Amino acid sequence: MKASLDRIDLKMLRLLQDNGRLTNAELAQSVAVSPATCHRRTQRLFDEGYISHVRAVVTPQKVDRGALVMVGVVLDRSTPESFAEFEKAVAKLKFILDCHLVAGDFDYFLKIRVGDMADFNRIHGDQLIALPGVRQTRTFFVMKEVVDNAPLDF
Amino acid sequence: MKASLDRIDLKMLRLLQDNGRLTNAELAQSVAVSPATCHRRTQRLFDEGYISHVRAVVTPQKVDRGALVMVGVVLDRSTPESFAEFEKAVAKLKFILDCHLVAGDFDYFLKIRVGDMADFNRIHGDQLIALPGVRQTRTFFVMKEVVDNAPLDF
DNA sequence: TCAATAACGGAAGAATCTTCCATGAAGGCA
DNA sequence: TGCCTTCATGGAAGATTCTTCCGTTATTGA
Repeated sequence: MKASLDRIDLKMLRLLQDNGRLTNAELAQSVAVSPATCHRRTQRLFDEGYISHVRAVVTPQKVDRGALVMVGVVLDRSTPESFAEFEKAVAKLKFILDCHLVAGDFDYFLKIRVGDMADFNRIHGDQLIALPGVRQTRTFFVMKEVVDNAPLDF
Repeated sequence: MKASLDRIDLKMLRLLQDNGRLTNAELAQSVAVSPATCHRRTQRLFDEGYISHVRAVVTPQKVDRGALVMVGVVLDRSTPESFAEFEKAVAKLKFILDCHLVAGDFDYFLKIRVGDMADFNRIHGDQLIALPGVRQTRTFFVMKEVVDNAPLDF
């Protein structure tokens, strides 16, 4: 699965992860191949799914999404139907950045971005506890973002 | 802070968040301004920090980082020095994608990517519980990634 | 050793970037 | 109102880059 990536591919992935705006010419020079070869390799990294997409990272504070909250969720029943219904509803809530089914004291962990605490409290009452099958939630307000969405180390 | 973004800027931000590889010409056409104006506006979005960076999103499974784990951490002491020391050490561990100081039953929440469970168990024993000031950790293995790092909704 | 396959770099037309400049709109002030 | 300053816009053009074709080189396997 990943044996098809040589040193050059890996270096390209790391460089593009750090700076997705690198031009093909710059990238080619950085990994010491011709622009033509670099172009071909980059195309392959996209075509074969090594790079799923390229995203401009918007600064949350600049668009009034400066508050981060982690929420643990416990459902009423642990049936596949209950899980499916919950997940389907979660996908529609755009303020939920992460939603993961976990093993442990919670069923799901959510990572949520909103404008401020007041925003969250309203959303919590209106939309979170209203999600299908939710028995209880536990909220962890983030007081300091030490590391957020660090690049993948590989 | 954000009042200086008009409709066009917001649309550009959303388009670039969805596809950071959009050419200036394409972006210009999508928001119905000239390439020159679009170029200037894009530059401003970067210069003034609305876009912090552009990242190629690497598929974790393709580079042997298919296992996701959430970890709650409790420190021995809740002193500023203890927090600072912990955070400094965390920043050096590249497999930690998120590290957030939270209010609640834990001091910190970590989001970690590794190859598999065996990988995590080794890392947990070697590096996590060895972090300065750690009293206890609670591990939540992610069994299903429902939503991971969704784009910001604004 | 030799053939077959795959990957490479050079080259060139097409497209894009980037900047300069002139034009037109918006806001402040007498 | 009339004028001036300030600012954002689009056209234009040289420089750069992209993208693909093609001949050559390296690697693999019999």
